Amino acid sequence: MEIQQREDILKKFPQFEQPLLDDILAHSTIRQVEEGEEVMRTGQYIRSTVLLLSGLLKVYREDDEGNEFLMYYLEPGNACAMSMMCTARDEQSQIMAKAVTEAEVILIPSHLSEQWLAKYKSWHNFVIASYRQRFEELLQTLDSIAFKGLDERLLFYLKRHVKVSGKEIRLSHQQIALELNSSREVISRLLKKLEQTGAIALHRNYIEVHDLEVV
Amino acid sequence: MEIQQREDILKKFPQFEQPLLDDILAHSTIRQVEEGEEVMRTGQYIRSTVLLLSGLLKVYREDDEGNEFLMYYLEPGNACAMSMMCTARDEQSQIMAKAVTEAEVILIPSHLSEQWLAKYKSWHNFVIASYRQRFEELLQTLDSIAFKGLDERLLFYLKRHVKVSGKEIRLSHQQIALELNSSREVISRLLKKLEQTGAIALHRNYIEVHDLEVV
DNA sequence: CCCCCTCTGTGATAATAGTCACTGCCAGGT
DNA sequence: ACCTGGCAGTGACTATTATCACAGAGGGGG
Repeated sequence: MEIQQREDILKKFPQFEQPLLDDILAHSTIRQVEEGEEVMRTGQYIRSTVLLLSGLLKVYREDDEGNEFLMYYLEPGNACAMSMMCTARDEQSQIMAKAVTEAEVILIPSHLSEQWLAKYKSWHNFVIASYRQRFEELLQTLDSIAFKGLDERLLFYLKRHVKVSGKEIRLSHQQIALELNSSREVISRLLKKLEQTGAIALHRNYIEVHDLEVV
Repeated sequence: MEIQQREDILKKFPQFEQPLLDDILAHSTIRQVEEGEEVMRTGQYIRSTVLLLSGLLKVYREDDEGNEFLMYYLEPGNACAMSMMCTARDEQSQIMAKAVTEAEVILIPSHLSEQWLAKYKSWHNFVIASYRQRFEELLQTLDSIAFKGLDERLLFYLKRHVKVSGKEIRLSHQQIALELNSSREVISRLLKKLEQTGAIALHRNYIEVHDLEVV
């Protein structure tokens, strides 16, 4: 691998120790992923641990009728916790992961990421921290579905989206409805209400967020 | 610890290697938990990994208004994944765990369960397997909330309950409503419908399950 | 045996969310 | 400039779930 890549990785994963970095550079591959491409599919066998170097991935669940709902986003420096848990045996993925933007992922062969747990303290800590972080995010998602109405869930969704990709949300109402497992009309109406409070402004294929906290 | 306990542990955790077993016996404590007692509370600092030796625990989430919903049950031989993830730093619990029946838990000091990851292969595998299993169960719970109506969620709930404690479900409608974050009247009506199909029979404080698959 | 408390059943009504039908609108391609 | 397809707005209606109000049933304690 190139010098440039070493620096890229170091920048996104500053907590990794030097020899681990060398091991990553020596044995893993970097893959370019196009916008909209599926990085992981439900039922797929997992043979690599996935680290995100650049871009944005969304991790979601899909049922048999094609409904989906968003679990959480992965940002550069994050790892797909699911891909780590499946390392031990050849396990199947329980989730879908799709590139929201063009992205670069590091693919580490499962047997190595497994070995490194014992070999590198920083890797071990990273894996545990990833588990925990994802578990927590999942619990938040669960809370919002279990305890909140759709209006609050939409707010939660928008806030999260702002956090990962800024105040200009380039999504159609239909796409938002899909990720919340709701319907377009309902989302449109709720967005309109938000617009009336001044929290957002609506445009075609794009929502401008002003202030979501005031609501 | 007594010889009896060694055998008890061995029976519930047959996958543990001999030296690990010795370490557990030497350094952990066994605690008796009464029915209804809270083993873990949201916000509590976690200093031990919790293994379940006997009895049944329910793990659930609680919001600020006191609503709750069931995440999953823990049976003998299971571990509380949350208590394992929090070992590294002094982290706070994100969940509630309560004894459904009288139970015995093994408490392993966090720093030891942490060390054992590197020291004992069987422990490491157990921890990873626990993470994975709980994550999967959580995803199932999430699916049922996100994609299913209350009728199917109730069925899912009953099936799960049958799996862990048999076909005589000794719960009031109120308790079920609480765990599904619904209301008593609604649950009563849905149960009545199930009774009419012959899937269950209703009694006071107790539901007799005949066949939940036919529905 | 009776009292009382909890559990259960039920109708009426309200609130939330999903569906249907249709309209106008904007943007890109030709 | 015009067509066309996807996007957004809206009213009417339905379905599901929650809430309220109340009545009866059952069981344990005194």
